[in-house]
Amino acid sequence: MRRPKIPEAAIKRLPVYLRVLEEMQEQEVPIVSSAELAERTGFSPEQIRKDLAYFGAFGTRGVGYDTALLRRRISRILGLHQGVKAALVGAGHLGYALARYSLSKHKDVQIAAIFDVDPLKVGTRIGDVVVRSVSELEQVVRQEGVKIGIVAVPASEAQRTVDALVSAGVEAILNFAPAKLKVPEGVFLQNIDLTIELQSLAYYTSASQVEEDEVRVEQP
Amino acid sequence: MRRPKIPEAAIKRLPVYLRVLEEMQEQEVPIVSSAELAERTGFSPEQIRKDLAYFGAFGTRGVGYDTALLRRRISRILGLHQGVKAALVGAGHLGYALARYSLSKHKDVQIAAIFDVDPLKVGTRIGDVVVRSVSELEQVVRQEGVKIGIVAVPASEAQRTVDALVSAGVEAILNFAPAKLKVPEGVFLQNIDLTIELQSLAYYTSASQVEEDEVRVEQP
DNA sequence: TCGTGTGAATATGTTCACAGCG
DNA sequence: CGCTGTGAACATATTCACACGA
Repeated sequence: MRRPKIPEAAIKRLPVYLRVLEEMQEQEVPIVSSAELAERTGFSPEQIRKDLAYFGAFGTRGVGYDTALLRRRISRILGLHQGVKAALVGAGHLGYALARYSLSKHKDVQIAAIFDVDPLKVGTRIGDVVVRSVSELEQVVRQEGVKIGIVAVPASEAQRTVDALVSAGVEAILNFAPAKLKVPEGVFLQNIDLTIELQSLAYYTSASQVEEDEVRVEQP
Repeated sequence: MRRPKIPEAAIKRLPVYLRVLEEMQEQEVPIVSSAELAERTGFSPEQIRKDLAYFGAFGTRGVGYDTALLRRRISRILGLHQGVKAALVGAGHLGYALARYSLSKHKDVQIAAIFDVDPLKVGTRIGDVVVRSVSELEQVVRQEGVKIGIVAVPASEAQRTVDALVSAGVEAILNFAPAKLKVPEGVFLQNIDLTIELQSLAYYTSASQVEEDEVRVEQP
């Protein structure tokens, strides 16, 4: 199987499958069909089959997928099978929320280090991770083998933070700062901008009256 | 101009244009070209022109766009010109971060109410908004004319929260709970799932070795 | 002449329909 | 026979290339 290039959208669905498979494994369901996964995830069965087929044929025709096996496969595809280390930069409200959230759940992506510039925050703990000074960032990230960076600093600090993470060897970055960031080839950057999400949502409400005064004239 | 259906992706770019235009207006740049917007946003000039053209022709050929005018137009398209009210449900760490973030910046999407089930949180303030009991949700949302709901509650409470918001008249929802939610036709739902974002990021690191042991055999 | 506005070409992603195999 | 795996059809989104008008 010459591996086709895999849609980014498909990668985003894998963690959803993983979550559902974990749930089903707890419920001791040994075999699962694409129809059942569709039921639980909200995606279509064809799409699920196609997503899985990108990585090989792990189902049994006429039967379905082995729950435990599929879960392990997806975990491995994502690189979660032996834990990936992430570093959080910025221990403000958002950073704090992210850290609490990630530390309590899933150990598969593990927040291994937290950094902040504020001397008052340095030395405090979030969960059982001690907040360090950003001056230690490069050394710690390199030493701990951190692969993922999470940027939760003000926009004005975002680029320098990204640069430091990249130069310390981080390969993928999740950025929450509302800024256009540059990363070198080979580093994956994902932006989540809460302002954009909120503002674009307004478009779908009745507050947005796009040229409603305009007369629509149809002529063939 | 028979209005074409507008790509969701284009709507997501509008707030970015808005941000850049505000910045340029502060810098008193009266006219802006698609090339300059491209420079500042990271999108391509053609894409920017196409996005703007969906809503009409507000540029001047050979010149560019009037900064202030374009800003007002986009603000109006999004429905932000006279402020849209949002309600936040769930004043945990994430909810708190979102509220602080939204309350400090932009008044265009305004957090008009915050709700939580925890009696210890009810009555406290975030910024100058008092946290209310969720039992008041429907009444307050309806009365205040809230159009947008923000769901930052545990997954187990998410569906009931959405149902309450919808029945109170909310038209668009931003959901942070890791759950598959149902909304009726006509209500727009946007999910942001931080676990998914983090886990899918791992795929783009060297931790993910997708069948690297597999031998690639090419035969025509 | 310059930068907008836009159909046409391309690329990316999803759904359909069915062949293939346990 | 049932459900997976997959090419082909379709839908959506981006990029190209150029006509158009201030």
